[in-house]
Amino acid sequence: MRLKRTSSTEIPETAPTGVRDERKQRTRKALLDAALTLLDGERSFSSLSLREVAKVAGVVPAAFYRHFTGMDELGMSLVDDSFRTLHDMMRVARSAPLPPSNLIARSVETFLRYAQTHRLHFQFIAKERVSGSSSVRLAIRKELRLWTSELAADLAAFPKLKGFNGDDLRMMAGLVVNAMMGATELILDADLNDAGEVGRIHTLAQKQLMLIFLGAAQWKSKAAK
Amino acid sequence: MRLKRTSSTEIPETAPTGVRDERKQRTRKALLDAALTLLDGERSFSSLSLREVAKVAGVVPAAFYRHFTGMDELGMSLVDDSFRTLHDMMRVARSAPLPPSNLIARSVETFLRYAQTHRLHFQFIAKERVSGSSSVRLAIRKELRLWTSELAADLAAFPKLKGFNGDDLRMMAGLVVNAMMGATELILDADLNDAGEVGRIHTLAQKQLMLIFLGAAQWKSKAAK
DNA sequence: TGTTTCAGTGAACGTATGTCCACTATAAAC
DNA sequence: GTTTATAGTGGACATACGTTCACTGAAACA
Repeated sequence: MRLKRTSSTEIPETAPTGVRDERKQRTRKALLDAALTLLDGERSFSSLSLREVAKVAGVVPAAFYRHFTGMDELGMSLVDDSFRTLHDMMRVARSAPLPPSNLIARSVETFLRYAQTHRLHFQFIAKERVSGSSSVRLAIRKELRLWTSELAADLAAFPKLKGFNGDDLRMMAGLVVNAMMGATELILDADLNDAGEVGRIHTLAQKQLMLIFLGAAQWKSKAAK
Repeated sequence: MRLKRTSSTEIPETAPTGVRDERKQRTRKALLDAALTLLDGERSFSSLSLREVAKVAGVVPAAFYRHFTGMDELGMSLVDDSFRTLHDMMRVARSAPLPPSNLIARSVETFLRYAQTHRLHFQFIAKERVSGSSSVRLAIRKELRLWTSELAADLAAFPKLKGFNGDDLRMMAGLVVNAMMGATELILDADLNDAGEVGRIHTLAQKQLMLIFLGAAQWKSKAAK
């Protein structure tokens, strides 16, 4: 759906997507960025108008329709992009060694720092998870459920969690996800220059995860089925 | 701020608030209810218009201003009402005996059932906590922080949690609040007639709280200060 | 009783919205 | 070099919005 140039025989050497497509993708990104920017601070996605998104993107309202059928479709694209950001983080995290010592503290650190760097995407997820239009909200919930399952699979590798069945792993993963989303919301609202506040949020999240893992170590699954 | 009738000497026997005030309070409530109703399902508060709230309330737009200076003030009233609902629940819960056996399961049961009954208020809190206008969002956060502190105070009474200092109690209470808010969001989205789904959410929340308490029983506060 | 107060009305305003259309300019295809 | 496809323009439209204002009718008051 993206690189369908080069109709038949020849393979272009340097510009696989043509000047035209490149320009198109650029204003498409401008529209997405405009929405994310407007979303920062007070606003919620459902309160954004097509016109103001177009204006911030530096484009006339009618041009919007060359890229999306409406705000809802743009919202779905933001869901895709935001979760790509999140999955990229997870992929990097999984490929890194990360010694067991201080594993929790380091993971929290990594996650929250990433959330700060990709503030707009994480803010979009946090906000629209609960408040957005049906399609956007459901898409986010689906992705979040998926992420929870992946996390559950990661948790299964821990020796201490041997007694857990699938349901209980997901239960625990949900607890972790909730705690991390809560910390993310705090971080997103925090004054980024206030190192003390940021540090306190990090410590809080670390303690919460430790408590969860402490509880998990004591947990006995009731039944395998 | 409510029953300031009966100007000087006489005490009216049957109508303490006059016919007029009663009517006024009725349309005020109609406006609040209209907003809550519109908020159910897709919409977010910031996407509601003054005009449609007035229309659903069965009143002309201009009449809105007899009760609120604008949508923001109405939003603040909704915050007040919603948290009054929540505090009422907590007051009832605290005054009830609730034997230690199955305490967690019973508490979860009570809470989620209450959330279902007062669905619109809980939905408002859950949504606008993260997405609303600055004033509304901050008011909700403040109330939620207060509620977390109250819960922390309640937790301090448990014998198993003797080793906890104030910060750690709030940390644990935050975990509990996050878990319960998460379960609330699931309940609010669930098909209320699907007993299986509702039951699964209850079980999930119960397990999560149990795991938190299990972890707490192992917790050792690092320092009192 | 006559007078005052005020919640709710109906119409008007200027502005912002979503959507459509004929158009222009230019890269791509022939 | 000519033709075709299309991203972006500019203007128009019907509709919805927040806010204002003079008004009405009935409850409250004296």
